[in-house]
Amino acid sequence: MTRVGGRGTGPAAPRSVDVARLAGVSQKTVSRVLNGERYVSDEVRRRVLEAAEELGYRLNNAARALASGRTRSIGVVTLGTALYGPASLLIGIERAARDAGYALRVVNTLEGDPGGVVGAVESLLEQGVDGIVVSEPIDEGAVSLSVDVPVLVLGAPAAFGGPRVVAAGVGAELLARAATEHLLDLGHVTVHHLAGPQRWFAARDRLHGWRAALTARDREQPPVIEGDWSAASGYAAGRELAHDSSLTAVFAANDDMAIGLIRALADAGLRVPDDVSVVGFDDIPVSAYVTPPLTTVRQPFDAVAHDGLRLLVQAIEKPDVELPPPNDPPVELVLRASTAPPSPRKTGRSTRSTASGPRGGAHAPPAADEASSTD
Amino acid sequence: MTRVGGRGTGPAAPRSVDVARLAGVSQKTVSRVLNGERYVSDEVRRRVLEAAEELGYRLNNAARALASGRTRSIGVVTLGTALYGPASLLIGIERAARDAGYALRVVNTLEGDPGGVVGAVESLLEQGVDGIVVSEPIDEGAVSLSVDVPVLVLGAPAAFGGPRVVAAGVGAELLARAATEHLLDLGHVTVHHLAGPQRWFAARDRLHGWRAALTARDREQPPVIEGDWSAASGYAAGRELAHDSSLTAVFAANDDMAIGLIRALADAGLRVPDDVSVVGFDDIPVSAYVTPPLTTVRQPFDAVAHDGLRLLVQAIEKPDVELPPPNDPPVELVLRASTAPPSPRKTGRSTRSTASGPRGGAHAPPAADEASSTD
DNA sequence: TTGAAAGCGCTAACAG
DNA sequence: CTGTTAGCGCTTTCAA
Repeated sequence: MTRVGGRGTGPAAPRSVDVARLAGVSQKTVSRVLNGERYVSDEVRRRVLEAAEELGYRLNNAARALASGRTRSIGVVTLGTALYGPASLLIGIERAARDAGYALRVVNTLEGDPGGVVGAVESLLEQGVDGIVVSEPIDEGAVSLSVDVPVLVLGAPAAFGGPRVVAAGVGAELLARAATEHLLDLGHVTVHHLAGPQRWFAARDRLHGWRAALTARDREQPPVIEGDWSAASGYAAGRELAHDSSLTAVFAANDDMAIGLIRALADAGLRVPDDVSVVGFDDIPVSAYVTPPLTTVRQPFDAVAHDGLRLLVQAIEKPDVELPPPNDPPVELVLRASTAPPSPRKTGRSTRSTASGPRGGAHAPPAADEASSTD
Repeated sequence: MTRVGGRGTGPAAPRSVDVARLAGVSQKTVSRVLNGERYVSDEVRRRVLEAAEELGYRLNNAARALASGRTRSIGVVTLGTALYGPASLLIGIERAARDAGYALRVVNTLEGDPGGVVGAVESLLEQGVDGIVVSEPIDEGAVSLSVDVPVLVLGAPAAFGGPRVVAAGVGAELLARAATEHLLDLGHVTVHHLAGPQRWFAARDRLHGWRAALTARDREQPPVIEGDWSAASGYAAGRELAHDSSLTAVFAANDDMAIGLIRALADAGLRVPDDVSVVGFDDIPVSAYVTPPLTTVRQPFDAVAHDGLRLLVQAIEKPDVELPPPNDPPVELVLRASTAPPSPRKTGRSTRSTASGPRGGAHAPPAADEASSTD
């Protein structure tokens, strides 16, 4: 039986003076010990800690914040969605914040809410935070964040203006480029793109990466189809694309859409990867187990969150020191069975090829994932 | 160009006295206006609001909390995982909390962390919260939460002891029962269960629901296989189950495992739903688009979060009023193509049945979801 | 309907 | 190494 707290419901919570009295020292000394300051004899430190333990003393954060002007907490503005990307980022941010000694305050912006980020930031400021993370925002027009605390924008470089705004990409553009290049390397003449909603910076980054890959090799850019991240929108896109006789390879901006897309292609009689190769984005947990297992790129959410928070914390604690440039996150392409070289007759859907791709086709054991790191 | 904040970096933030001075009233009156108290003339209210606006005044929450003893924020203890369930619940909680006028503090417990919940609660208490939500915890042995604030435990009825602990189920047991009954109704003699990790209360609820359904109809209970929620573990389970000649129907404790399971069955030459029917749990967004589209039960996360928070807020604000019993969330079974009556020869996997299930087999258009509400 | 005074529990300076 | 003295910016009495 583990117990939390020590005191019952009755008596008032002990304060630091109570601890001081019990330990036979001044209140200030208690404060010193609890804040890990130097210049406290081991003997005194021990006594204070003991007294605090005995009383079940718990620091009052409100008082501390009021007196010091610092709250030791960081606010996060994120989208209220269970999408794998944003959710994973939030987890990474929480972890990194806690490691750095900061608590987390979270506010979700509802998509479509006008002035969403601005309102959310405003509310965080009122709650009291030392810094703010804006995670993978969507475009709301030019927004300037003239706030007193540093702001880290994750996944939307240059989305916000402001004196203390620091942006960190998530490397999505590089990843998208790698995904596209993978398809080109397999021999596809060009690659279609099933994009995310273009109000999201995250979606634009991927579009740009795709475009960059094609441009670099002088390939034609097929018209882009825009989805809304959902498998349903991927399915709808797949129904359209199935009519396109030039279609041999698609880069989808996330795995959910890729899965919907593949299903639509299958329903239209096109086989993946025999007729069409598909690459997803995110490496969601099920992607290795759908049919066929999905080739995708993994986003390094933890690394991004960790690096980003390091910047933010430095901006909070050492405002004068120049911020180091964020390091580019690694590109990790996860090769599975949804991609293969184009079939011999490029428009050869009429004769369904019976030979599988080089990696064994759709039924390669999921365990056989290869991951190729490109930097 | 929207601007947040008004003041630059230089001058100190305006305080309520500044507003009072500008409006020509006392500080207390400013406080009254800002807290929406009565007994303020409209004229004065207007002047105060105007002055606040002009100065770009922002309430100082730390000072308010210190003086009032209330923080107007709620702490959430959740698992650091991007699993669909916990992530969706968190979103629901955030929304409900905000609607009720509370901010959110979030702490993740890392699975395997000893004393995870206790430590997390401790840290929230230190940060200052008026109430705590423990969301879908895992079993850590008997834990008593003797804290001064009310605690809402979501998805683990009776998991924690304590004076002000209120528990609210998420209805998982009923849902699991409905899922199992659906398979029995189709004519399956019994139903196997691919369970979640039994340290999770959420997993146990589903197990109990499955068991209850079988017991009620006097059916044999096949041995339970335990996964870890991941599609990978579902795949592993599927390899085992494929050898079981009595297998005709499986209820998986979440969709991810169901998807891995289906893939393993397919790899073993078993067809879903022709040879084996599979029901998942959660209705994750891709479940309608995998092959075959997954029959599953949807968890009413929003309703659960909303109802739970209503209880918590009441416990915070009116500690003396008796709490109303939580209402049972609705059961929503989403019928897709992964379930069908058992094939005529129950052990008839040798002759792969060529006829599809009654709803058109694997290729039913995803749009054709039927949802059946069972209460 | 409004105002004046007195803290909330801590940290920041400055002494010793 | 330790203690003293002031506040931090609000809300809470209580009085007008």
